[in-house]
Amino acid sequence: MSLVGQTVGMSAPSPRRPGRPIGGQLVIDRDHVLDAAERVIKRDGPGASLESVAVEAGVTKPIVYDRVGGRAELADALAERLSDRMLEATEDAIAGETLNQASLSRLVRANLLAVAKDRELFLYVTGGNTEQTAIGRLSLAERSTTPLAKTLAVWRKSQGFDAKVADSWSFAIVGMLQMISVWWISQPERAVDEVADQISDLMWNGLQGPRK
Amino acid sequence: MSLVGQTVGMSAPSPRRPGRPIGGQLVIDRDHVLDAAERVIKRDGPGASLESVAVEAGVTKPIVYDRVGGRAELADALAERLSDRMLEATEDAIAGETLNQASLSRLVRANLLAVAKDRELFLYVTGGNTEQTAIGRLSLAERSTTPLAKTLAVWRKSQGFDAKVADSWSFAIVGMLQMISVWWISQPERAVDEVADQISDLMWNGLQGPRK
DNA sequence: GCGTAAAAGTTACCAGCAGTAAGAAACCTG
DNA sequence: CAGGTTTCTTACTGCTGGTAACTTTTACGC
Repeated sequence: MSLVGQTVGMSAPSPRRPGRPIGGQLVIDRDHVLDAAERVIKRDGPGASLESVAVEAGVTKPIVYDRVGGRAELADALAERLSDRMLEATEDAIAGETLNQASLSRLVRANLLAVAKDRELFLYVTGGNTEQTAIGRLSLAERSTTPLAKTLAVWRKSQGFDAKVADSWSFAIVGMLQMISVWWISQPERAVDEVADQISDLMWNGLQGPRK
Repeated sequence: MSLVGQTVGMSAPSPRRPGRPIGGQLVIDRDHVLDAAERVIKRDGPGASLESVAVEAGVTKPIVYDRVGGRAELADALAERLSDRMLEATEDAIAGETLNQASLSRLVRANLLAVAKDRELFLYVTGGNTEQTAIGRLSLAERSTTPLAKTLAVWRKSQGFDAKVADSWSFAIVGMLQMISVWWISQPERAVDEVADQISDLMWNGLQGPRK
């Protein structure tokens, strides 16, 4: 007549019984799971397992599969989140203003700081997951390059330059920023402003095309 | 009195019995295993397992561990191979000549072609293996940036420019090349010469620093 | 109201993989 | 020639991604 395992009012993390829950549906939606995934990645680093994500979300694996999908889809969703966040941060940095070296430097700086803020997530997302590799990394990059290419094309035209380079240059710039980010976060002694200035130098002078 | 399992003269891939082989030692050294790993990656794409590498090499897993180590060490060793190969290819492209836009374009072109040649291996190496991520990718990049930074510093000094930027710019350039590579190999319709010209444009004008 | 189908969970399982311990055969040394 | 050392293979553990099977609640038809 013991009540062990009954877990009536217990505060255990997942005291749920099998079967459809009382009330129709759990209050755990896609964003809930993604939030949990971010916390786990921040805690355990990249290589966090789906199982720990499920536990952190207070749920079991099949729910994770139902809400967001498998490992690849999870990476995709997190990539989307991160790139949106970074896009917002960098947009704020050059809001309204015309394109010049100072605004470029602020953009690079904002990028670096945004990466530092979501360090582990950035590494998880850009690190690839040993499958889908090329596609995944590209689709992540594309989310950044697409608006960048548009801006770049407009600006180049407004300056009387050839705008055909917008596509390839956008990928080049995103690659540059990604590599600089992973390099910078691994050596915290380097001042962010110095790096931002140096990189914006390289970019600004490159963007203006042939001096002749 | 059956001889099944005896495998005297059979051509089965691994008809070896347990125990020390007759003759003292197997003729399978580190390079043998790494060659096999490259073949498997080329065939199965990134995400190839250690087990398949062992099978391809005609041995068992513990031999792989003895010759090259675990997954991380394998990735390291392959990264070393690939970056050496690419360094050689790009060095040939600008051999002896002074640094100018044409030689830069050839360098980018050689880089792209080298990546295309070892497509799967490149993706395996740069894709990270969900652990060691940051360190691994950085050490791979460093193998390219170190000589690049040196060249860059010398050249900038010779032109009367500030050489302090050499470190950060080297990583930026390597990142640019990596991203452009993965982008380019995913859309084979784009002509390699066009991309090389565009990227070398961006680089060359950037490298020369402020025009004022 | 009641029985049955659908919905929405959990448990239990499978397959594959990294990494390692234990066992087996050949060589070596006194 | 006997015991120890070397050098393999086999067999195992632990973990993870993914899925099938089972369980409970709700919804609906009559």
